[in-house]
Amino acid sequence: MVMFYSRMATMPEAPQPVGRREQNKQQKLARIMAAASRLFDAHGLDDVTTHQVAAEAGIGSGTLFLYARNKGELLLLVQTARFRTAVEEGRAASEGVTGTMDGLLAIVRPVVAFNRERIDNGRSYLREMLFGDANEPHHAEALSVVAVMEDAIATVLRRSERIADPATLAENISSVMFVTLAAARNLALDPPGLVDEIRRQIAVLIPD
Amino acid sequence: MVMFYSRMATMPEAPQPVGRREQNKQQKLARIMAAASRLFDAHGLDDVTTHQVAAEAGIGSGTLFLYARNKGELLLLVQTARFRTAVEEGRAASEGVTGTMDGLLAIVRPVVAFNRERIDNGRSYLREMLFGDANEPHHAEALSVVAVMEDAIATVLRRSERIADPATLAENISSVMFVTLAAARNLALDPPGLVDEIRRQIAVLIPD
DNA sequence: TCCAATAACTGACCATGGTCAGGTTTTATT
DNA sequence: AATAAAACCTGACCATGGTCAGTTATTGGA
Repeated sequence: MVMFYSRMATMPEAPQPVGRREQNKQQKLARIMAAASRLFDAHGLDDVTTHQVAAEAGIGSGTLFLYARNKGELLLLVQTARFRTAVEEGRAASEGVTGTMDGLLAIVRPVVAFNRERIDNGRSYLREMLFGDANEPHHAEALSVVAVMEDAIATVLRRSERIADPATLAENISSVMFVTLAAARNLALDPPGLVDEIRRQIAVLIPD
Repeated sequence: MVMFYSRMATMPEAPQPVGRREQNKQQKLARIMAAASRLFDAHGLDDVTTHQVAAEAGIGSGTLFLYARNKGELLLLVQTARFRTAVEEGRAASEGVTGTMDGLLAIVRPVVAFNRERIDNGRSYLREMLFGDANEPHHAEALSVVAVMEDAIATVLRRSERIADPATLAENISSVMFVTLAAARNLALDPPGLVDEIRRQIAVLIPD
């Protein structure tokens, strides 16, 4: 009873055609993201079990895998929002700066900072982007942010009329960033050191 | 008994200061490599268990991990010999060819061919090189082959006096190769297609 | 309001990579 | 040859990521 009224009453809270089912799913997803974020940040991907994440999110251990097909996808789910923020921050900063290299570094800096918030999680994130399953949704979303980053880089490159193919060169610079951040040889570098290393690599690619 | 004679008798077979212990270890290593090679080639890394490899090598399952600290190291152990052969083949071919791009592609082609013998194992190999433990011996050896490859690339680049920093540009090209071979977006490309893709990327880096 | 049909959830269970306490073989010394 | 020390090997065992048959919740229709 009062079914009708209660439906009417809940409607305003959810303007879209959102039933109980959809609501529950969204809440669960939110709890999963919060739990995974907190635990990964606190202890690192490798020291957190999927069962722990499920427990902290208040769901069954199997349910977790309905929201992320595997542990790597879970990391992508959690980190891509921050990656997007970093890219957006870089893109904005690059607009307020003249000079090709300075524009590029404005983009590089926040991305490096994001990736090194926790070096282990950052490298795992790169690993999942490069080697994860491209058919999974969170992987696809991460790649779409990479595309945005490459667009921002290309936009900076287009300011110089001496660069023949900005889009391809942007892919190139993106590759250099990936490998530099992933490479074991750079494990000991701090963010400024990494930015310097990336600068050194791309200095050879752009006219001065 | 006859201990003394049997020692004398086995000495000629092993000219170096090689005791029983060292001999046993070398034989075991050889059996492990043969077993892992065969199984990985036949079924792919993911469909072969470490226990299967140990069984086929005729050793206990724990013994395997005295020769390779984990499954990734085992793959590196097995594949790096082939990688080295590919790089050497490319280096040699690049010497018999004029033109910067042609010289580079002479190196790229056998490396791509090696990496795509089995696409799953090839990508796993790249993954281990980028994200494996740099303190492990097989990982270090793989990286040393990368260094040889970059040297060969730099040697080709040095033929053109218009290239300012061949060594750095070689690192660059190496990064592009890594990412192009790893990227999910290129999964469907066959070796010639991959070489074309790499050519497209590096065309932007070298003077024509 | 009731009833299928469907979607979502659950946790016992499994396969596998990796560990380690205990056992065996080799070496060095006498 | 005997012994102790060192190196090496072994497989039972463990932790964990991931699966799936069975259960519960939601929805739409009558």
